[in-house]
This record gives sequence, C-alpha cells and structure tokens, in this order.
Amino acid sequence: MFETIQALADSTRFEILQMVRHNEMSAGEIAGHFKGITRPAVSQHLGILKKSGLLTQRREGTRRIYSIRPEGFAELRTFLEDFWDPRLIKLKAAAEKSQKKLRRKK
Amino acid sequence: MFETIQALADSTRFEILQMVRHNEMSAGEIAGHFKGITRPAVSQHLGILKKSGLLTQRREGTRRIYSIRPEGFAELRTFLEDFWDPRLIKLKAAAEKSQKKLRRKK
DNA sequence: CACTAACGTAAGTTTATACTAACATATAGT
DNA sequence: ACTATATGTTAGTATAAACTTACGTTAGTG
Repeated sequence: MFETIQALADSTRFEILQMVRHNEMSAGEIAGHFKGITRPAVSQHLGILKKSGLLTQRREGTRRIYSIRPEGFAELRTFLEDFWDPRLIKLKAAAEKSQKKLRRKK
Repeated sequence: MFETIQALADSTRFEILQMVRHNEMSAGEIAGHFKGITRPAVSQHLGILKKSGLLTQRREGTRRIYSIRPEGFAELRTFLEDFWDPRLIKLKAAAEKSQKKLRRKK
C-alpha cells in the first residue's frame, strides 16, 4: 500500500499514469513523450509502476504495452476511505460545538 | 494535489498521520514517539504535512496541537475517484466480452 | 526581568532516489 | 544465421530529500 503511494509520488511516474489513463501505450511511445529524460529512465519508472500494482504489462511482439491496473487505484481509494473514517468528523464537530457553549458561559 | 501525495509518501509522515488520526497531539508528543529521529526533523515533517493540507495546527499556550484535516484526505479521495473513472472499467469489460464472442465464432 | 518549556528555522551533512551510459535480451524480418 | 527494432538491466553518478546541530522565538512562571 505504502509502495503504491511512493510509486505515485514522482512527477514522471505521475505523468506516465496520466498518459496511459485512457489509452494503453507501448514503452517506446511513453518514453517518446519525455524530452530531457532518457528511455532507460522511463523504463525504470515503468518497472516501479508495474511492481506497485498501478500498471499492467502485456507483450505484443517485440513491444511491451502498458495499461492502467484499476485494482491498484481501487485499493488506494479504499485505504484512504478507511484511513480517516467520516464518522469521526461528526464526533469531532459535536465536541467542538459543546466546547464553544462552555466558553460562552464563562 | 501532487503535493499532498508527496507529503504522504514518506514513512515518518505516514506514521505521524496514523498517530494523530484519532486523537490530536502536540508536536512534542508526536516527536516523543520517534526514537532514532530528532525533534526538529519531526517538526519539519509536521510543517510539510501542514503545508500539504493533511494536518491543521492550533496553538495552546506554548504548545502546538496537530490534528487531521479531513478536507485534505477528501480531496485526495476525489482525485483518485476521478482519475480512473469506473465507467471506463465497464466499457473495457464490455469490449473484452464482445472480443471473446468474436473469437468463439471463428 | 530572568528563566524554562515547547516549539520552529536555517545551514550544512548524509542518505535515498532518479538519471545516464553501456550492455544484454528477445522478437521479427531477410 | 544475420540484422534491426524494441525493450530491460546494471553500475556508477548526480540530484533531491531527510536528517542533525546550533540557534531563534514565543508563552508561561517566579
């Protein structure tokens, strides 16, 4: 899970995900969109994204096609939903309300 | 948004969030839970978390109390929901289904 | 006002991460 | 079998991020 977050937290990898978000792309196509960064570097990023579960890869001849792995994003969403339970917001709001009341009575 | 993701992607900051998730804590209390890391380092992490919108801070005398900022997490959740639109999953699933049918007819 | 407690901040150092260059592999075509 | 294309891998380097030490600040206390 934390691995997934770390995979997201790099601007190049973030861009890659934006790129393949709708249409799957080959490693070469992806690398072609980056200027000022070499192909091997992109390849390494693809490896990290794959390992983290945010991308999947399939082979097509000599090319490797990368596409979004929805499950990876779903897991992350679920984690965030569970992390900060909205029910706690209500409890906190109630607590603050009663505190204000007490202060006013002083 | 990306700032938020980067803020999450550090193990110390991740732990801090787990700690204050349910009960707000002072900077000193938080730093006290970390051995092998100094108080100033924790303070810097708190600054990053605050700047990213995941924590809020209020003063109480000489102490600073940190607590989760629900909006920060909500924004992140929303982003992830929008990022990979679930409707696309259905489209893709449908496409694959019809492909299988075509293959069977061969 | 002097002193302490609880912090944040800044400058410099260490460590982790991204990057490059050179090499390795695998598939397709001639 | 040879060559080209598309890509991954590895070792070493450069850059960014986290950490430490020393210092600064603000609110309470005698």
